[in-house]
Amino acid sequence: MGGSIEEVAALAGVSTATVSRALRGLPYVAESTRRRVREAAAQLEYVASPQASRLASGHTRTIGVIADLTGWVFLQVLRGAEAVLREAGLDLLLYNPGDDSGPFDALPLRKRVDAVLVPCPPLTLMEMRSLQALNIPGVLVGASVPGFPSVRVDDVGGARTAVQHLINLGHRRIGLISGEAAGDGSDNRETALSTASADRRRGYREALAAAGIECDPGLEAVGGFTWLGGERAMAELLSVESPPTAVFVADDEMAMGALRALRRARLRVPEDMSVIGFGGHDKAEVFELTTVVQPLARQGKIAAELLLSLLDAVPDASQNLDASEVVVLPVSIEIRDTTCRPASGTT
Amino acid sequence: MGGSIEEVAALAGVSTATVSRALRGLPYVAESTRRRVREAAAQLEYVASPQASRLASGHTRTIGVIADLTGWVFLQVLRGAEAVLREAGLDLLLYNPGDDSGPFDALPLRKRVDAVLVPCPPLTLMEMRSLQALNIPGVLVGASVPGFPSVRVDDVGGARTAVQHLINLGHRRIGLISGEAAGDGSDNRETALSTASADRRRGYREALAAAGIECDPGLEAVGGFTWLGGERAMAELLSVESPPTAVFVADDEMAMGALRALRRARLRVPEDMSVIGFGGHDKAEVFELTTVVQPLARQGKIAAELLLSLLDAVPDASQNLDASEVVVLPVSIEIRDTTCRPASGTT
DNA sequence: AACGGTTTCGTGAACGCTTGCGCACGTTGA
DNA sequence: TCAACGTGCGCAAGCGTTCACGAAACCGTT
Repeated sequence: MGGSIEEVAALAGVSTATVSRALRGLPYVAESTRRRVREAAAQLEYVASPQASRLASGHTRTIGVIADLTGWVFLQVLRGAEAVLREAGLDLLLYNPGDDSGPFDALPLRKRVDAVLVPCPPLTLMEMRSLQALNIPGVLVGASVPGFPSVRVDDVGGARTAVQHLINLGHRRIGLISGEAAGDGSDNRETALSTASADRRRGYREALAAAGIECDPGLEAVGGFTWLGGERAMAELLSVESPPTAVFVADDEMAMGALRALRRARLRVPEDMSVIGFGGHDKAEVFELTTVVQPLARQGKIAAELLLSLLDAVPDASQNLDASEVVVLPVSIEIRDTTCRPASGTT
Repeated sequence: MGGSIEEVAALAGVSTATVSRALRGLPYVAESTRRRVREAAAQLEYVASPQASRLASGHTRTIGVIADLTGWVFLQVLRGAEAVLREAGLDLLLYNPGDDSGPFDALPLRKRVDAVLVPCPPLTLMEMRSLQALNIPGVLVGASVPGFPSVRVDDVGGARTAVQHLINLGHRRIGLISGEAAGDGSDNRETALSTASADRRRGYREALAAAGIECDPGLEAVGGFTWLGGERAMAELLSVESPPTAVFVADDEMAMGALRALRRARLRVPEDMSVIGFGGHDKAEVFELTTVVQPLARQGKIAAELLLSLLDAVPDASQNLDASEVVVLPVSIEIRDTTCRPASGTT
């Protein structure tokens, strides 16, 4: 069962070298020979042993996906990437740094993958550095680290248009529920390196500033990118002396929590409170959530294509594809039913 | 960089064979030698080339995960499995039969994985057969096919208790939103082989029967396991001459859609309509959805352990672990705020 | 002091591919 | 007619492990 290359060679009446060349589409093989080899291979249901060819050739034809298996975003990105990588005949090896304690040992990656794809980086900057030290090409999705090519969306711009939308509706007191607290940027060692949280906050502030609205720190809460956190943050925002009439929630998942908090507080959405999310979560529509949608699968696709070109690149030769290439995709706003003009006049 | 076994051997002053034995924890190597080898390996940051050892040993130490990358359930199962498989030092290779058209070519699996894990089988029975023909051990999650060990939950029992809960509350007219239409079972070739839909329907009917309630075909709708389908199905149920006072929705995702339909119809939940779901979706709580929760990650974990024991098993020797072992896990019901007694008296 | 049994380790042959090199053909142009 | 060249193919040396085998060293007995 599953004959080796020698059997195919025998059946086709050629050497194993020719079989190898013929099957891989290399040049210098007569078309007639190639056909014979193909037929022999098909007849024997021959599949080359990946281990053997990897050992012989030196490439693994495998790309590692380093991702936190929780999380919905990652899956979307992966789907986009999977299609193009499989098309290219590459295998996808899964790594989940999440559960193991300890600082993610990058060593096992070596000799195992040709490159890595890191969606929604679950790693700390430090871990990225050790990854980089391995000299494995890799591309990031959803964050940018110097030294790595990456693809992400325009978080700042997206946040800005989201808030702008609220402003256009007539809101003046606009709250923010962000992912992480505004870091001081000092602790590279520990913080995850996604800039999404900071960027979206920046977009929020920029939009306010552009509209001449002073930003009120009391209107900013942190939700940790979970719906539970979003719920708490919303509750927090409701408890201030003069609550906002609208909130920009930096993540759809948190927005769902926010909606829950509002429902529990017996507030109507959008009449009493407008809510706009960010992320393009596929459940957003269930909530009628107005949101900023980011093309997740497309990011994965582009990242995969970047990866492919990295692999083709002559190692250690500077290419037209710079190692620090950063693709920034635009986002679009999807208006549904959680946003409307404020009830009374502006504050 | 990343020396080969020979360098380690040289540094430790032993042969490569000894290095191999020492590093893999095989017996018949002196403790002092083992230590020396370990140190040498650590010093050189040596990692064995998986390709080479796979080629030499004949096992890939890799298990393939065949899954449709859409879908949330799969991810949960995968998380459970990932932990134990990585613990055992196995690699996870991802296969997504979804996007490629064509009937899922199982051939590339051969020589590539030692076993496969198939959560929420995205394959048709026919494809499972061709998989089986490859003689690759595999375990299923969420469905049972003769010839494969599998782990799943007690769908029938879960559905029964769900409906029983509604009955206990006093409901008599209880609707059903199921995943797929009741098949006639004739078309093995095309249908996905998850029995979840049929089993949950059966549980529903059994519960009704046990309570002496005649089941009304007009109260059963199909939602295709998507929230959109669930919404449509709910709308359908609302439009019958005498709508139910409660529905059992065979999947949380569909239940979310059902809730949306009810909201749009300006019906209050649970006052006007009780809704109970199935699945234990992590967003269920956001909706306050009463639901039957299944231990997804645990299923993955158990499946992985099953896989491990399959791998240890002497090939072609009948083990105490029968190839047709089926683990059925119990489910629990999580009561939240989408169920209550019917508004008026029973119909 | 010789002996069976165990432990410890090295030797060399796989494992199934890829690839550099070289030989044997046509073709072509001078 | 002959060199020069491009094409098509086989030979054999790897790639970095694992694994039978067998040899040596060591144990306690007789």
